[in-house]
Amino acid sequence: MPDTSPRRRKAATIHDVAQAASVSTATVSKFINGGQRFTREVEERVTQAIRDLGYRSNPLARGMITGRTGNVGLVILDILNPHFTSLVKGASRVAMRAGLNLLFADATEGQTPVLAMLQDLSRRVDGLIVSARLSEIATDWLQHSGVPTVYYGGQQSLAGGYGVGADSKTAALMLGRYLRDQGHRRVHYVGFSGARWSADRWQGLQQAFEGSEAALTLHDVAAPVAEEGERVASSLLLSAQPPDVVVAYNDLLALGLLGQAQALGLRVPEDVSIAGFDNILYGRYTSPALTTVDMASELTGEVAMQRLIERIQADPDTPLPTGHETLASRVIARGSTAARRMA
Amino acid sequence: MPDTSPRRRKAATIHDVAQAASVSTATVSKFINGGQRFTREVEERVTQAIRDLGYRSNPLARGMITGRTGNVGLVILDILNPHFTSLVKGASRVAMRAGLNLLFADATEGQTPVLAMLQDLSRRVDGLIVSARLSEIATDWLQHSGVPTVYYGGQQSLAGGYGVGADSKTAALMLGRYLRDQGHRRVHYVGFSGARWSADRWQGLQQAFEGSEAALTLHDVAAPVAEEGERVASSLLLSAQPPDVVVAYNDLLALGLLGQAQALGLRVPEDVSIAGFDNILYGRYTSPALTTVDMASELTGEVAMQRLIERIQADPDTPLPTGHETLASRVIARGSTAARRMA
DNA sequence: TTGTACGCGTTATCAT
DNA sequence: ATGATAACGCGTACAA
Repeated sequence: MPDTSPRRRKAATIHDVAQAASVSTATVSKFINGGQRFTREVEERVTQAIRDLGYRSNPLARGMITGRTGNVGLVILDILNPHFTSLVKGASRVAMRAGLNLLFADATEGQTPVLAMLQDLSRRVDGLIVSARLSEIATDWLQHSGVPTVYYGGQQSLAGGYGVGADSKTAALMLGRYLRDQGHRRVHYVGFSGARWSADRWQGLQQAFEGSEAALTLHDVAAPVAEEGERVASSLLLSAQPPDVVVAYNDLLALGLLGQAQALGLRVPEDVSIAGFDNILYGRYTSPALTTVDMASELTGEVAMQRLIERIQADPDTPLPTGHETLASRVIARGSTAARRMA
Repeated sequence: MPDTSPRRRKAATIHDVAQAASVSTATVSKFINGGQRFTREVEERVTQAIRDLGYRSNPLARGMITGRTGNVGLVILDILNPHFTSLVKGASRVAMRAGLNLLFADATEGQTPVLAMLQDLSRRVDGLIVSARLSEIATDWLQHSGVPTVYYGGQQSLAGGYGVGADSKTAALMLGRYLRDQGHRRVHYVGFSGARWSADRWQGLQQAFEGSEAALTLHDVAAPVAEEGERVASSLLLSAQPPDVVVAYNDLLALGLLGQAQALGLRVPEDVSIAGFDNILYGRYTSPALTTVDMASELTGEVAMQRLIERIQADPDTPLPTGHETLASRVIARGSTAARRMA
């Protein structure tokens, strides 16, 4: 079947419109950008010409002179993780409402060094939303470049930067208290040291059990994904001193742990309780459903984008706010955790 | 804490480089674009100047003259659906490898009419990957505009377009045969008429059960999401003639059905079998795990992006291939479906 | 091998 | 109220 589709037609330019309406390009430009009003006569002719020619201004040409691309960049660590997916959703919604396009980059593929990716991206966008988990050379360059940037995740504010996200230590503290009240005493935490705030969650847990007789044990995995949860499950669950609750760095790990625990013949939560962080949608559909902590994934994306837009539109002479905006998290208690007899 | 970060510095231009290296801008341009070779002397000076000034060419200015933006657009219906998330992952990987940036748009937010979104997007990209599920006015405009486009999903080739994806009817036929062999006789299909190929899946199911005594029933939901699965579960499962297997249009619906079935006190698969389409990751972590059909989500994204790149780079004088590229699907049999006694 | 000069489509400045 | 024209930063004929 031969191709009959038209080649990309060279779009009408502002010049074409001006000519068709018998006015100057300046007039058309001003009319479009809404600065001024004109004679009824002129307005009608221009409107007509624009409609006839299907004119839309060239974003590149416009960007060259205005210095605005109309794009914002969003760098995600792993789009397959529902936590980040939700973040994208929130950010996307706000961007769209503001008439901004979303330039999406998945940093999972270590192909390109992140720094090079950021440098490339930064020329194509008005601002950037990136993970607070980026390498220091990357964040340093971002600061130095002066590109409007908002960080999501980790709550320690980078010098001169602005961050948005739920607080990991608080979240872990709340989860820890809940588990402590349930009578858990042998607590294992499966951390992911690749994320700085895994340590915060570990601290929060420890703090929650302070003064109790609980024994806390720390593990570490290579990646915050379900497969890793499955991989470490047996060594963790079948040890001499098995945990009565396993807290995972995130829900994906918890999902893997839960599945493998059951595959190993353990009953959840009777034999072992399991909990995670992020409140991903799919934690509701396991049985038992997964206890987790909602980390405001989607809201993080929304707020980050709002703040970025504010920074982009900010008066160049007034200083930009610095620091971290902490969003509320909350424990979602479900069936994967249950009370223990007090020993 | 006051802001100490630098304002966005005006990046070095090719002019600055030329001046610093005591050559002309043309020399720098040719050097960068690799067309020619120069005197050792000149090459060194230029390289040095580029390094010193941290020069990177302005994509907008370059785009104006080359007609290439270096961006590709990807329009997704609902990024929260893991099927589409995987597609994005695949497309993103290929784009990144090709040095292209991904302009992502979530069409869920019906805020902007899709057509306007496409028109806007099309000026910012070299090509577009969109759902075959778009409205006709949208696809018509795309054809007419001549923007290189690849469709994902539905297998009916749009006139003059190019599509990529697994075949729904074949997939449903395979699943249907598997279920028929298991002895299922009261088959309910929970469709989503919003997607054209939901009908294909229904047809495939029907074909699989042709000549059997099975009774097939068709349902419809308003959206292909888990909540809808939960919503319709009771009326479907507690009817006078309850199904012995429920096939859902996709895994999200199946997940909702599965969860609600169990909440209603039904045992899966003993009382009712449940299956879906897409093979989303989280179907593995329910119990029982979800039977599904792998629809090559990630591969769809990869191939679609490859084909788009080919179309973008194609010689303007040779006709572009038209039609549909069908990817292999396969049944993933898991615990949510089990054999029935032959009646 | 290297440089000059024009044009890409737009907005902004300055006249009129 | 409207128009002429200079940027914006780059690639590329064409000239040298």
